[in-house]
Amino acid sequence: MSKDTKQQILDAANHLIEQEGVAALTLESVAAAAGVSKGGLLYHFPNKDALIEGMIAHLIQNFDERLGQSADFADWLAAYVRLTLADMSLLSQAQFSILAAIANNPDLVQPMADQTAAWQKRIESVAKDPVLATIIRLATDGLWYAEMLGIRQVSDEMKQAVEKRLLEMIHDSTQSE
Amino acid sequence: MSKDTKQQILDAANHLIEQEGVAALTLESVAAAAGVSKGGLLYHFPNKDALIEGMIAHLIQNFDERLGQSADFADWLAAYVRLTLADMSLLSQAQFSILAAIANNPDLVQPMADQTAAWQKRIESVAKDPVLATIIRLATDGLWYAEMLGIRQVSDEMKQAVEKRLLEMIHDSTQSE
DNA sequence: ACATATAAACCGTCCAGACGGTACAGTTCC
DNA sequence: GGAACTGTACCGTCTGGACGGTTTATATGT
Repeated sequence: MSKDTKQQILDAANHLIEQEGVAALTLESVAAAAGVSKGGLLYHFPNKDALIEGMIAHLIQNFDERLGQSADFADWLAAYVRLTLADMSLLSQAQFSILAAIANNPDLVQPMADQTAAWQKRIESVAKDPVLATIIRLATDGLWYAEMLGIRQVSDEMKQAVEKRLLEMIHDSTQSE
Repeated sequence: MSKDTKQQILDAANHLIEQEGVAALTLESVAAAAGVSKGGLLYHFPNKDALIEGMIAHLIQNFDERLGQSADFADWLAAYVRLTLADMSLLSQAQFSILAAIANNPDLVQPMADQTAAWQKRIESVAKDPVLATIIRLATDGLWYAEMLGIRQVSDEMKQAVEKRLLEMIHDSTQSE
């Protein structure tokens, strides 16, 4: 029961932000959306920061899990691109946790910053062309961030074309020149 | 005085967010930071949304002004890359207005979304290789967004290498193939 | 089999503080 | 004389969090 409830709360919180903005993320509204009392919510997350911390931890864990640990760098980077762009449109919209963190306590983005730094470190130490690989990652993230911030800028067709091209670039950059 | 005061208020608001996070952006604290009374602040911006609207308008105007209107697409895109990456590290940190918008009223990012869409439209209608040009813009934005969100991920050296490479990519992509 | 004990899971209410915004009478500067 | 403020006092609302109480599952002793 506990595990489910916690998950339910995290999901509810994300949906709330997606639909009504981060300003709507109050303990009471989250509790209501999750079908739990405020007291019950605070039982699982002793305060608001803890809730947001949980949201971000869940986001990172979920993504990293699905990303896997392909030994082959090209495979890994390709998975990164695909997953990020897929997350955007359909799957578990846990991305909004970042917004909650920013709005409430900037320190809470640290885990995300650490994770990003770790990915970047891998890129810089393994890629044949670290600069290009970084650019590929940044472009992917750029699209993801914009979407998260509500800045829809690119048509779906262009999005797909960008994804396709990024994957080609990965392929090219790992061929011998 | 009016023009100066307004500018002072906008600057103060941005500095506040940068240093203490968007949660610290209250009318009273902005007024105090700008050396103005709360009444004085509300004289210029009748409510908080208007203040944030002003911040974003200023950000866009400032950037677009400095971007110029180079007829040559390659020059224009290069200027975009340089300006965005320069803005990040030193100049008028007006970027934080986006955070304020997100935290208070998502509708307020609309002007920024419109502006971005306009840039994207230019890219898609003018560039010889629209997909690559879009990728270049997205990578630039990706770095900018991350920095804004407090996700510092790339060393200064890598940042410079990325900028250099992006400019080369622009050059290559506008050469005949 | 059954009472007892105990901790986890959860409910509902209350409150102090903060915030956005109003009102308005005065003041300074062009 | 009006635009550009200052300063103070105030209101209504919302929110995070504290707290005391209640149900439910689980374990234990007999």
